[in-house]
Amino acid sequence: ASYWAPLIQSCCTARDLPRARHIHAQIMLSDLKNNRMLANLLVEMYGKLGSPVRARAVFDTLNPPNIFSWNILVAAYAHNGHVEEAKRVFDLTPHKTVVSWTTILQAYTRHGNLEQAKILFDSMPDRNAFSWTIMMAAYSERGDLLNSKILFDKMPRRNVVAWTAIVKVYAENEHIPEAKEMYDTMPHRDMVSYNVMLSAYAGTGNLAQTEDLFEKMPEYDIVSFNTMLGAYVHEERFARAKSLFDRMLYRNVVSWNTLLRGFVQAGEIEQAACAYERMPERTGVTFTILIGAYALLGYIKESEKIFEQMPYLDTVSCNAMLVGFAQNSRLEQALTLFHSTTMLERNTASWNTILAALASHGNLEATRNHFKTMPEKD
RNA sequence: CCCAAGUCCGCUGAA
Repeated sequence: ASYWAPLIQSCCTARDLPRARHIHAQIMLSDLKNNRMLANLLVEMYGKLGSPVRARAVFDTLNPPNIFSWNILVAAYAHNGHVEEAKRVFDLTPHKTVVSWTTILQAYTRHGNLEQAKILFDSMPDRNAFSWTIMMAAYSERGDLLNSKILFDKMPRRNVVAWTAIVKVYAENEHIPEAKEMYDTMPHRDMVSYNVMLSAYAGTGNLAQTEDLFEKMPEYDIVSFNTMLGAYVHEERFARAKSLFDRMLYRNVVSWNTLLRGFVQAGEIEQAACAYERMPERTGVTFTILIGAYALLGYIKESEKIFEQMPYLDTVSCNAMLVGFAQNSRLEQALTLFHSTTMLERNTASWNTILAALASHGNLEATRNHFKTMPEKD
């Protein structure tokens, strides 16, 4: 089991579904095929890799599933946006723990509505630090600083995560002085807290202040450097960004994406293309940046080429492609992509993009029809 | 021994 576990985890980080299935098959051939812990890991793995059906199939082989199995299955459905199904499984879960409750709470805050989450939160038999922090973050995301702070004040035993969350809450609602005050007040800080405060400053555009904090930080990790790199890019200090990137001892795909973004913003499209080729790893973000960059310059063919190179499609990249088509007067292609099965999901941004494209094309009737069919409007 | 919370990069729209 200790041999297989890390292999399963690595599939999750690499987003490698084929290898995941291969490992799964290998386990089934071994004498560990009835090992429940490994099965739980497989359920988790399939959930994270976007395959709740396979997650469910593994779950169904368990006799009996334990509480971990149930919780993992709920998370698997929630992670893929199947909140209803997650709730169904949650309701069937015997001997629910506080983890079961926080998992479904998270499902609601992420995909459902906050009202339902609040009802759930209030009716939970137990609440721990996780539950409180999830609710705080949910309010903050909606811009409800007040309720977020009320929860923080009511929270019984605030840990470093809760303190960091409240710093972030103030920061994302543009209350930087209050964020700093909380940061200074918190009884104990860790790597994440430093990075949150750094990111708060980076978002203000005050480079001097950001650099000052960066220099005073007791320790650094790759996120700290990426944040600083992003601050330079954001402020269009491309030379500094490039020089920091070159000096970084460790880089990950976020560092590369940030650099790529820097080249694009600087108008250095060939440098961007060069970085794209040299990157050791790419994510959906990578493709989205380049698709948008080429489209904006009118190189829609290049955008399409990049789009076709994507190993798996995500909604945001598809949206970028939609925008690209729209920008380049290719309404037909935008509509084709939008309605095609290659686009697995459509979010509000997808619908809005098409709506705007139709409207600017002057097609009032089609715009109206599209508007009427939109599942949700903002 | 396996499950849930806070940090860095991407899409539409508002400013």
